Amino acid sequence: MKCDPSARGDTRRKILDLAEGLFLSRGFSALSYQQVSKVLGVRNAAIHYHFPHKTDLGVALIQRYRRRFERFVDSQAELGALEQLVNYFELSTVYFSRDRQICPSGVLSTEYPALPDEMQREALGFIGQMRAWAVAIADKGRAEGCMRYPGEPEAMGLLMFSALQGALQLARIEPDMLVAVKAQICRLLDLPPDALAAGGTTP
Amino acid sequence: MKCDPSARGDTRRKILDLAEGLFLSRGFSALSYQQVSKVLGVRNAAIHYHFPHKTDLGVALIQRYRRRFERFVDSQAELGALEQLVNYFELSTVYFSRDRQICPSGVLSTEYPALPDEMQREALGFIGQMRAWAVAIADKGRAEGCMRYPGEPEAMGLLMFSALQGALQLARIEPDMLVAVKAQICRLLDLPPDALAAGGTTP
DNA sequence: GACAGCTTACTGACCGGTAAGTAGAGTCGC
DNA sequence: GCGACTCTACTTACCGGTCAGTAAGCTGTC
Repeated sequence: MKCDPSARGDTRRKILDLAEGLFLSRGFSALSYQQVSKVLGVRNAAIHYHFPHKTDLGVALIQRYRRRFERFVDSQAELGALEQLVNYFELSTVYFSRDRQICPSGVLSTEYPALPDEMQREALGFIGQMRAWAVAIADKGRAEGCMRYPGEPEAMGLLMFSALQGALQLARIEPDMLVAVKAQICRLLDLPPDALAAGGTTP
Repeated sequence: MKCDPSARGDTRRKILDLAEGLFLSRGFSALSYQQVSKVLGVRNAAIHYHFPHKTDLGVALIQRYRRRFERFVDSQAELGALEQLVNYFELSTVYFSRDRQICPSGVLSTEYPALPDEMQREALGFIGQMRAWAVAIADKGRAEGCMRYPGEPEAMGLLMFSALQGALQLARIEPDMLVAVKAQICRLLDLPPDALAAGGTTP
């Protein structure tokens, strides 16, 4: 019927974009093919054409995050620890400003036991990536001498990761949570509270 | 049929107990009347007798948490800040040990946009209680001189709240997350890492 | 006989998923 | 240049299962 060449291969991306929004605001179990197809103006079966099973859609979603995140981390490699921290913080601000979405790792870990096996595997890999990055920032920060904190970089990275994930979720209900937690992390890293004034590149 | 007098009024509680477990491990949207009724050995309609709408079940669940939590906080009033922190930590350990459940505030904030209005209202109140308690611990800890940290007690309390919520979720995937984050919070509060050796009373 | 506490039996909506058909663009031999 | 064929990207029309929810009937207790 409509095989508009300008839109060729576009539907798949549109499905992913739309599903991503629903995923981050309502979760995977609460996401249905109908919600996507209705907004997109196609039939339910059209989604099934691109993603035969709901699991396929979920896996594609996480894999896209992983690729995107990998590129993002690569693009940050040359930056200093402080700038990387700024961009880390900026990441969660972007999510929050988009209709109070939360970070994918938050949705994935919360729904983890209800997810199909293949999605669990991908989630494991994705969260491993995020964890590694957070730890790397704490590590680099200490090496560069711009961050001062007790304990190992490992522990400090995990704390920042956990705190940001939790704060982003709780900010839906307590809007001051995100800024408060970010500011406190800065204090605990012995940074000046206004060290985060500059913006950064986010995926 | 079976109106066993010893079980009178027991079904309602059993429903709540079972629903609570499913709620904490799989979330509210992924929780169905069938799952509860099947395990409980009753018909679907029996659940509807006690909780006409799913929203009623959800609200009852949160209200029970609130009552329970209030009693818990009251019972802690006389304790020192350090003991209260121990019990706070113990709370999340108990959740984790019960089949990797997460804390109610984590489920509620993650699913928040998909929840019915009445549940959102209750969630707001519940998370307000938890927030207040976390801040109170940080406050008391500084007043007693047993905790040393930069910034206001408000900010430190919110950080602990966020970090524990996030860590509990992430521990499903990265099992070392919970202990690592707890230990790091202790270091950041300038406590000895083994300050948490003692157990405490948890609800 | 009134009531609590269920049951059986049902409803309509929605869920993910499938099979068969089709429009249109591209490709092929001739 | 043209018909035949193939492929992509859908559509229509279903499927059985599950969802929350309801109405009416039954049973044991007071």
